[in-house]
Amino acid sequence: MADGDTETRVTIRTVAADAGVSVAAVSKVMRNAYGVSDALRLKVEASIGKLGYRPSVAARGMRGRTFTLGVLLVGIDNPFLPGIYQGIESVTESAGYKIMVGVGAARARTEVTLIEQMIDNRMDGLILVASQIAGETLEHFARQIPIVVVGHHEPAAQGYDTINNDDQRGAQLAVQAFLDRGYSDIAYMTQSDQGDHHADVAPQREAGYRKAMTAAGLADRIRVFRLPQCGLSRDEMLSNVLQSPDRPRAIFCWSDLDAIPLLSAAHRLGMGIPDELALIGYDNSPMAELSMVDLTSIDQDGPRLGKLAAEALFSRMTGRSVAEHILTEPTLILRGSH
Amino acid sequence: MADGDTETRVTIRTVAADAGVSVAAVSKVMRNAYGVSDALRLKVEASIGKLGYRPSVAARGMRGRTFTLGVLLVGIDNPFLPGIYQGIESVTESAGYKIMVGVGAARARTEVTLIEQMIDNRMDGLILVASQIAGETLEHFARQIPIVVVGHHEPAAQGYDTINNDDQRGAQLAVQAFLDRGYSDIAYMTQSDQGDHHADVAPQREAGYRKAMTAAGLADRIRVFRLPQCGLSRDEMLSNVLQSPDRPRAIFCWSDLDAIPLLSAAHRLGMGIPDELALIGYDNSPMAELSMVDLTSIDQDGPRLGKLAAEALFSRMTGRSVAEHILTEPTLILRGSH
DNA sequence: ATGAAAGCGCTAACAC
DNA sequence: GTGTTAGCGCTTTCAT
Repeated sequence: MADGDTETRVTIRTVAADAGVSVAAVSKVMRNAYGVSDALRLKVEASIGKLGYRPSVAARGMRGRTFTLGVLLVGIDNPFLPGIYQGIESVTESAGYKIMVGVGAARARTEVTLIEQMIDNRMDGLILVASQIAGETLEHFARQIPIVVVGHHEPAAQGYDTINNDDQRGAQLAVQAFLDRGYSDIAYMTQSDQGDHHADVAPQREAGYRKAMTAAGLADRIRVFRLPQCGLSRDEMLSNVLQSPDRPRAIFCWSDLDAIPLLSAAHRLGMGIPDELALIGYDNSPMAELSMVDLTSIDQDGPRLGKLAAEALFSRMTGRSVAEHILTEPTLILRGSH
Repeated sequence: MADGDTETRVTIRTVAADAGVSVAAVSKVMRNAYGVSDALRLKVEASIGKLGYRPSVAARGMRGRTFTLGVLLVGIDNPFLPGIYQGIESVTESAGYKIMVGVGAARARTEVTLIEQMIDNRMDGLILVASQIAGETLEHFARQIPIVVVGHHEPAAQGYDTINNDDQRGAQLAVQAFLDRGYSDIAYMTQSDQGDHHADVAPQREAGYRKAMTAAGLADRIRVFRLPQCGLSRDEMLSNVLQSPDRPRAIFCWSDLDAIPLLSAAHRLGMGIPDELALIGYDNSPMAELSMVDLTSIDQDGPRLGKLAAEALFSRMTGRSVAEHILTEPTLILRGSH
């Protein structure tokens, strides 16, 4: 590699020499360990400041903590993620932990590789957001590193914690909102179930939709549309659904991610919202708020989920070994689309 | 920490013992180093497969390469990032390199910490996307680790490479598109210049706007609106701009990130687009394509930028020491907003 | 071609 | 309270 590495790196030994103390003393100061006099601490801190010393995470990882947490995200283009990330960061930052994120691209294989990478980097704990990985695989990894999972329902998991908003409840809120407006012809639109775990949020929302419809005596009106994964034919499929003669009057969409393109398709076809088509989404993403979108949506309070996840991870890292499974309450955000 | 760590970790020594060879032999096989017989290689590979051995990145980092690259992103909610990331990944993945992402949250302090973290993790190289960090600070870090910067103009930088779309050219395209439609009352809307480097993309686009206006003999019609950083008063400011009696008829917006909320404000005020207000954005984000947004925008081909950045990083990592500064050509994507 | 051994920069016993 | 030292899991000379 090319590097004009003139300035040889400052190590714990450089600091020790400069401060005229032992490396152990420096290490103790760095970790706020017990048994250092104020005088020594001051000397060491002065040298650290002067030399701009930073401990090597790699070296640290070989014996103790790295003070680094890994966060695995499904992707980078999901409006549901920023809130969660911010929630996580809000608690990890004040605890002096750094975060490195892995971008999973919604492929289980990639995600597994990234988790291994994080373990191999000796991170202290992992938060997986909307991971596609199967429960048993997670249990396997959880034996090697503390893990908390967000957006993946596995209420019986032993080795790791799960933090979710109550997706079934959210779906119920959406159906109820439609019922309150007098709709009964309510459909559910979800992603294709390619490799779908029941643990994922979309199937959970579907279950909630089915229950709510049944409870309202509308079991025979239940209709589910599944979008193909590939983006190409999605718009086509959306248009087809909207133009079919028996198209539903109201659609509850598993995510704003698909609700908004659906809205766009309706708009293109000249349909009035909500007069000709009513719509409710999920995630209450920033876009839903725009006046030309104005989409009613279920909010799951991402920052809260993130905060709970980080707290769970810390408590697990410091001793707790019995799994925790938290469900938070979603909220309906009323707008003009239904 | 609590861990049911029954299964003690497989190390290079475990593999060596299992294969009946030395640790050095295993290391050589792992790195495809010169001087291993096929027989030995086969034995070692068998053991590696059987035991599921993965080398510790941390330990590797203490002497050689980690095969890990760091990517620093401004945030996670910017529609401009996914394309770039994907472009980077497309070349790093096939080269057998892993990526860890740092999320900068658009704060220079956080970004510096993350870069240090990546260096401390002994990553092999860094790609900084739309970083806020000052050029001299970058030069400092570039002496410690190969760096390529995307979305930050520093054409005279010595120690690191820069990859950008030609932001001035993009602005010119936008102005020209307005001129072609007969507009002359063209304003530029940008973010507040709090801590703004001239190196950032927004000032570059501003410069391009000014040049294009001047070239068109409209120097006296130049008007620049600066949005405050905090989100709270942004909508207010947008409405104010739109309601002022001498509001511009055409606005070129530094990014879709602000162009779309502006569009939303106009929509709320009942303004017709483009009859009462014409708009052009930058980044050609997925939202711009939605039928109810239908925003004309400048495309900078994120995947291409990402690809170029990764290639530059690799070439720098393998010997090149003279800086490379690449400018790509932006494209105008015509839609209905102007 | 293969292996022994010296570190890389830390942490954590354990001596003093 | 402070220093010495044995590793952590690798890579990399240098013998053999």
